[in-house]
Amino acid sequence: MEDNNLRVRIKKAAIEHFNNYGYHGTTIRNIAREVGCSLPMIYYYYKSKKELFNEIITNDYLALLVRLGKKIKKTDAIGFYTELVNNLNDLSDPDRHLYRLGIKVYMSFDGDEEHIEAMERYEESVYPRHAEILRPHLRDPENCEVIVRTLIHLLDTLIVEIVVKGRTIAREDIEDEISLILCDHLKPGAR
Amino acid sequence: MEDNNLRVRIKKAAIEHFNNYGYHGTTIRNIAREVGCSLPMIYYYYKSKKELFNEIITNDYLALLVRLGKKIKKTDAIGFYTELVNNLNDLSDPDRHLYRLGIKVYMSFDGDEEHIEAMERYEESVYPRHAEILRPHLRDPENCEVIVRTLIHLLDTLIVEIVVKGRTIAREDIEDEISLILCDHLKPGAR
DNA sequence: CTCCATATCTAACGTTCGTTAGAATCGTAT
DNA sequence: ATACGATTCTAACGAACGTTAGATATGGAG
Repeated sequence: MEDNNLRVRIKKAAIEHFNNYGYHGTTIRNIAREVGCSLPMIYYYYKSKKELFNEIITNDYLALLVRLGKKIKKTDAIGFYTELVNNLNDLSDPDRHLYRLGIKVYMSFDGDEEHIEAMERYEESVYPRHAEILRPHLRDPENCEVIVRTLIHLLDTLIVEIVVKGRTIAREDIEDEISLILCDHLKPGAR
Repeated sequence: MEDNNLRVRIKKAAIEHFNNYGYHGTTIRNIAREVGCSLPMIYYYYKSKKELFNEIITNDYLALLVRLGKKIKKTDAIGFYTELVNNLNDLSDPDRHLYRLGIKVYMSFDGDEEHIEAMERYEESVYPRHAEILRPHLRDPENCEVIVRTLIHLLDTLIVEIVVKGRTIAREDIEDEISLILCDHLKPGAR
């Protein structure tokens, strides 16, 4: 991607530190020590600590979400959501830590108001997107809303379990839980 | 509880600041300013910043969890879990912020290794407890495990939604989501 | 070889942090 | 009234922080 090696290495180390110690617990000196460069090099590539953090959240994190969304091949509903969650089991450590940092900011556990606003705009797009995916497969459109809502809530916890707590959840277990919610409400054709 | 007024007020302010800005983002000076006392008063009542944080997490947070657990009157399974979540809607702000801080530490977003260990010991007790509550009500003990697991996962997100993000979820919506998981698997007698 | 932009460094600035020393105040028992 | 423990204060310490000034190294273009 970037030919500029040091700039990338600084960001990688910064993600690691922001994720582990939070914004205020992370120091430019520690990042520099980890990268093996001197302290002002970080200011050579990034205007400030805050800008470094901003770029990670508003560029890299959102790019990661898009990248992960593209990887899923759409089949039936249960298979789709199982794969969506199961793919997270195989996330590389850097990607997982970036994801974790994003969730931390999304939950307003770190970062500023500006980040939270960007996150909330993203979150508002979640329910309509899943409702659109699911509605064609549902037998009874009446209780569509509660099914979509419950599914999103279940997905959220599974994602937190894998990405935040670093657990691995077996593919069958993921499928079992998603099936428990969806199974009885899907059209006969769609599984 | 405590007749010692200032000590309590310091802790209240500390919970607020630790919750809002994280451990490293919180300064003893800001706590003192909020309480309206001088800076060394905090060291008069607490050995250090770390001890203040420790006491909040290992005493107050766990005490809050116990206190919330006791408030629920046990009826049928769905009613029980609906009330467990719905009660959080009415949490006072100080309690909610303490709860939020606890979740933050539980997710290793703040605090040290020692806290995480205490949290994990607590978490190990969660599944068996709910399995014991639910098993008598379940029609088919075969899929007991996946039902309990899925329910816990759903509860987790609902709790995060209310406590961490500060939303309010209508009682009927909570009941709908819990019913979606449990309804078809309960014994005919139990609702 | 010289020039110049890029990349990197050492050293320091001013600020804020957690923490403490030591003095002042207050209430109460003698 | 006075002596004393509990409570509160002002002032400061050393360390670490984010950030910057200014010097040095590097490497290709003329």
